[in-house]
Amino acid sequence: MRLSKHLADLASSTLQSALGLDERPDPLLRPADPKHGDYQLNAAMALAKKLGRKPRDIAEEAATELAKLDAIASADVAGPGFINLRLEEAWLAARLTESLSDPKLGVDPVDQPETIVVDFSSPNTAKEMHIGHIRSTIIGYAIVQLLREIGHEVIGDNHLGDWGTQFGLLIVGLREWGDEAKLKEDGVAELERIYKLASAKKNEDEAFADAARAALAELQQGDPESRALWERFMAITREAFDAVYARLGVTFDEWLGESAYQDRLEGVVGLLQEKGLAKEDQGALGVFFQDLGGELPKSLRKVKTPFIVRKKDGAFNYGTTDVATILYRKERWNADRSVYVVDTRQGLHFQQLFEVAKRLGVEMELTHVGFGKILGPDGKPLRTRDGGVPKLMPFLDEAVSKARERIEEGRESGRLRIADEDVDEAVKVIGIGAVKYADLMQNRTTDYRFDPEKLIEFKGQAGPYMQFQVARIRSIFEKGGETLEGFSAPILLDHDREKALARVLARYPDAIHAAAETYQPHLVCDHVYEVATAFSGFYDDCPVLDAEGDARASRLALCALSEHQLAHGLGLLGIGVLDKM
RNA sequence: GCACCCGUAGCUCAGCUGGAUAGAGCGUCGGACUUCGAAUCCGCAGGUCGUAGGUUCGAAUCCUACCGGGUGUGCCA
Repeated sequence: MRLSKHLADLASSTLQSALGLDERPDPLLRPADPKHGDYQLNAAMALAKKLGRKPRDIAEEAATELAKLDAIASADVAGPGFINLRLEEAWLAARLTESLSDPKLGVDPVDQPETIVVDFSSPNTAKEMHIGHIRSTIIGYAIVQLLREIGHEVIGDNHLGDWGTQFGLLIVGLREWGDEAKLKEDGVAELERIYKLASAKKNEDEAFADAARAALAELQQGDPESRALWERFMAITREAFDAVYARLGVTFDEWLGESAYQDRLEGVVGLLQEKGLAKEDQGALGVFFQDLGGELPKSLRKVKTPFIVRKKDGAFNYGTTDVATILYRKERWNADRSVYVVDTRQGLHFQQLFEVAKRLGVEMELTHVGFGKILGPDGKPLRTRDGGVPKLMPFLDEAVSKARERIEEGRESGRLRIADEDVDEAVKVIGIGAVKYADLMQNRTTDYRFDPEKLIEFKGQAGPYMQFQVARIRSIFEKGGETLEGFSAPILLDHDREKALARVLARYPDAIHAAAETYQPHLVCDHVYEVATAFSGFYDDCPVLDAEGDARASRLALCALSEHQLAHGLGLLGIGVLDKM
């Protein structure tokens, strides 16, 4: 049960009947400062003007009725007309006890499930994945799982950049510099080497550039030899990608790269022309928004940049593919939504794309979920010593090896209880988990500062803190000879720490829904952190195994629910947990 | 030039569908291990919410202008 939704519904109908209104008012339910209560209702101030009455009088009348509800222990009026609600603890405890035996932990499905395509990760092929791809991959995967968790039909799609100009360059480059031995040994590195050489030569050698364009044209026309080369490039990169995804524990439902839409591009361009959306200019065909008339978002009214769908050399570019992709998603899945987890720097492109889709009459909610760059501790974009963008795999290797150092230190000093045979797994779960948590906990669509040293400090709001609480809980159950899985007992709230923990636990369904609906995984990070903190406080002051009878069972139940929310919540973020650490 | 994003504690950041005395982590300082795991817990200190106006019973949150930073801006993705 979503507590906030449930209470808002209750409050709304109570307000309606208490005040004799025609419609159900928005109760303006907000979480309150604990000093005042659990929730506050601010509707009285808003309704005062409409009803021509004093806000305090309205509040008094409503409060009297609200206090009669089972869920409400007290409803008091304060200040100009705030209604402070305090939850009935027995009621709250009963709801938590229910959620303990619910496999979904109280996360109810949305009323209207949708089919949603989440477009994420999407690296360019024939290149190694670099640091810039980690955010889309991690954030995107979390969003897929969150949307699925609240009941939507979700298709996670890796929209690979597997088509385009770079393949013409690679084909001619391969003829000139290709080294078969290196290609077999470390294919992606060799492809990158060739690409860099070719890319540089293109700018100085017109004949070479022409040859690359010709090679691309041949590939696009289905020339078997070019096609075979392209397939080889794909196989080589796919292997490297799979290694990264395995490491991150990320999977996809579809791998529909740009190449999958090639035979539809001609048609897309034709459609755009037919609808009068695209026109020719300087040899290229594009959508010029200012010329279209009708309402436009502000950012497209003044920015003159057209949305190019066919270049002057006749080739299509990524915008064309993106339009084709939207049409395909409608056609194949009748998708209600497409979500693009892509760098904020592509914001203009998506605004244009969405406007084109709208003008084509596509009924689909299109959202660009942007995110910023990863900066180093100095506030500048992360760079390698030679100024390049760091590769993803070595970056993960480094994080994991730092985690290993810390874990070995911890084991030597006796703070950590990881058996020899479990060290490798623990290092992976903790190291990768720390990287993911650090990334996901940020909300901002702007850049975020990443300090590898701090990452692995393992204190405060960081992945390992959450994992540690899970290990503590599991160890209580082990020591007490109890089974965590399926454990159930009535929850009783007596100690202040128990009450505080219970209030946090009650918010889990709200947190999951809010995170999914607003594409903000950091809300799950926040919740999981609050559970961990509240649990840790409870753990310090409330003995579990030494308690007796119902109190012991209740405390075990609080432990179990905390563990479930931590493990499950982290799982939605793609972060694992351990039995011992 | 135009468009988008950002400016909150020493540092990194939450909070922004408007609600009461603006919160965390790190860092500083001080407490707590004979008791279920101290990678933990408890406490102190720390703020002109970039600036100036406006709307409102009420503004970090909405609007306007300005200052400062970032990003994008015709055939890369």
